[in-house]
Amino acid sequence: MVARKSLKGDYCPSARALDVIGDWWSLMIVRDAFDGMTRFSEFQKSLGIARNILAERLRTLVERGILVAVPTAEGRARMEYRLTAMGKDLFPVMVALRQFGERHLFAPQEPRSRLVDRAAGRPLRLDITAEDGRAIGPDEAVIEKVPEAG
Amino acid sequence: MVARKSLKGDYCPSARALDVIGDWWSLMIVRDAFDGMTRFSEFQKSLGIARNILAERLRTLVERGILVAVPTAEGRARMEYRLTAMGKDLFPVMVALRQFGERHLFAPQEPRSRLVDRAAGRPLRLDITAEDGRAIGPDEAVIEKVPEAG
DNA sequence: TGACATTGGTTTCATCATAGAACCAAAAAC
DNA sequence: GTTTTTGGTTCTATGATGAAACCAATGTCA
Repeated sequence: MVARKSLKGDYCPSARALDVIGDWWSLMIVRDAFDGMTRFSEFQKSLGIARNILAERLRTLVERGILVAVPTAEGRARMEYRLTAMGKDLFPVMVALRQFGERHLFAPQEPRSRLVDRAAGRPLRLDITAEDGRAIGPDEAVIEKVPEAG
Repeated sequence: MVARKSLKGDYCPSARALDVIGDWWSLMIVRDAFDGMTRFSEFQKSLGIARNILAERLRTLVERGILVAVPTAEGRARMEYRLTAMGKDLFPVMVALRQFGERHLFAPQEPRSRLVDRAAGRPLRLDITAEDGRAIGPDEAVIEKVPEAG
């Protein structure tokens, strides 16, 4: 078997998430969708992705419930691709990636974009906390096997 | 040019982040590293990845500053791969992916693992907030071009 | 000391996925 | 009614991947 390995059977939630949106283009498409893009040509122009690959990615993102394809009013052949509720739940993933990128992948003086609170125009915070509100870093976190609910 | 497109030049921080850790295996390796794995054979066994690909991925993760390769005490040829500070900053990305996976990619009765607070043994929370503490969803967030400093 | 297994890879090769370009149909613009 | 734009599909060459074989350096055991 030479096919790309699937992580679908894996019991790690991150692995399954990556199986759904973990290829080179899917998350970029989702990013653009968060940014308001809906049309094939918008994605294509924004990403510079090959059109056959874009078509394929849009198809699988729809299949997997991240996007919906709605026929536009204009002609029934045209489609608009919009984030589903499930797709919008990828927001924290996008924010986490952005924060990492902003922190480590830009030179100090380099122009950049950032995600801000629409109301205040101020950068967002992303916090991982325990139930009591303490901030939790990698060393305070443990992966725990949840026993099967009977 | 047929080479896989690089997003390095892109001014979106998420794009750059994906350029560094956005392929099928890198984030899984990082996940295992968060889980305490350090050895080639541990990663290989855990992921079922082809060894040449694992070797290549470890090399580039080291190159990019996500992992460090430290020779083990035993023999100088053996390496231990550990997360750098930069690598540890991927923690929120991992948590966000896990949360998405837990929420959408498991059947209700299915056995699973989850990330908990080591002290309390309780699931973690991931919050995106404005500076004043309000929770921010995708619709309250805007991408803003930061004008060049200087 | 010698035989065998284990670790940590590298090399080779067949196949799959991707990029790029050409092509095409339907609608829209003129 | 001709041209342009949109939204793709098809085709082909090349890069990336998975599997397996190979190898060197240690470690294990008798």
